[in-house]
Amino acid sequence: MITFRDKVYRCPVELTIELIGGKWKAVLLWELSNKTLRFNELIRLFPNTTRKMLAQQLKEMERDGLILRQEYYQIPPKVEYSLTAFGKSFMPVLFSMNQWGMDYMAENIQE
Amino acid sequence: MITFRDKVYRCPVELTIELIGGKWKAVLLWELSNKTLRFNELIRLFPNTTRKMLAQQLKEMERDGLILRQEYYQIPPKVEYSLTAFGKSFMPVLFSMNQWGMDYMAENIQE
DNA sequence: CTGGATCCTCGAGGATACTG
DNA sequence: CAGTATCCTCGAGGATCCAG
Repeated sequence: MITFRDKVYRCPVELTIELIGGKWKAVLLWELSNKTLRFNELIRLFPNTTRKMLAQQLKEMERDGLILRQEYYQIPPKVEYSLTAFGKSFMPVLFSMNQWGMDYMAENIQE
Repeated sequence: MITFRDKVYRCPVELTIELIGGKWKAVLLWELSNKTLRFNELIRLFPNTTRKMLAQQLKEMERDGLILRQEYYQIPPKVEYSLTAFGKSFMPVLFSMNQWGMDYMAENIQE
């Protein structure tokens, strides 16, 4: 049992799930893994989600120190999203999650 | 874009999150990582959840091939849950998620 | 272009009681 | 002991419109 920010966790895994388990967060990290993207580019990458949801999840991930939001004060506005050093530190985990997901599909392709 | 079981995934990570992203799934895997547990033992380990939810998540994980449900036909009933080989193959990922969660806490302990 | 504000849906998750 | 059956809550996620 660990207490962190007034919340009790059974193990650090629970916290990790909370940080990256949101509906689009892991995939957002995936898309940002090797590039910087603007808000509208992300919108186009996720045609099945809404601006609100994307903005919300990006905001949470920024608050949690996973991504960096860089705003250019110009007209028209321009905002770029990229990974922080800590966000990048999640990449190995993400890659192993990716590999495991691929293994799962490979093993269950015939069903 | 990958289609698997009539659902479209952006990347295998999305599938992985679906398989282990449920509220208790990752922690269930964690608890079962090195031991076999009976239903009531799991109930006692999760005082903040209900039989229904635990049974539901266990059922899904059994369906997804992550855990093994072994029923002993006796009175009183006895059911043991353990990890399948495929469930065990997720352990390295889980450990890295655990380590990363610990790192996160360590870096943010002063806030 | 990058969001915020508002209102709404819907299903994950919970409370409680019952059963083989 | 190991669950189901029912009913219900509540908030994540969505639709839509507005704003700097």
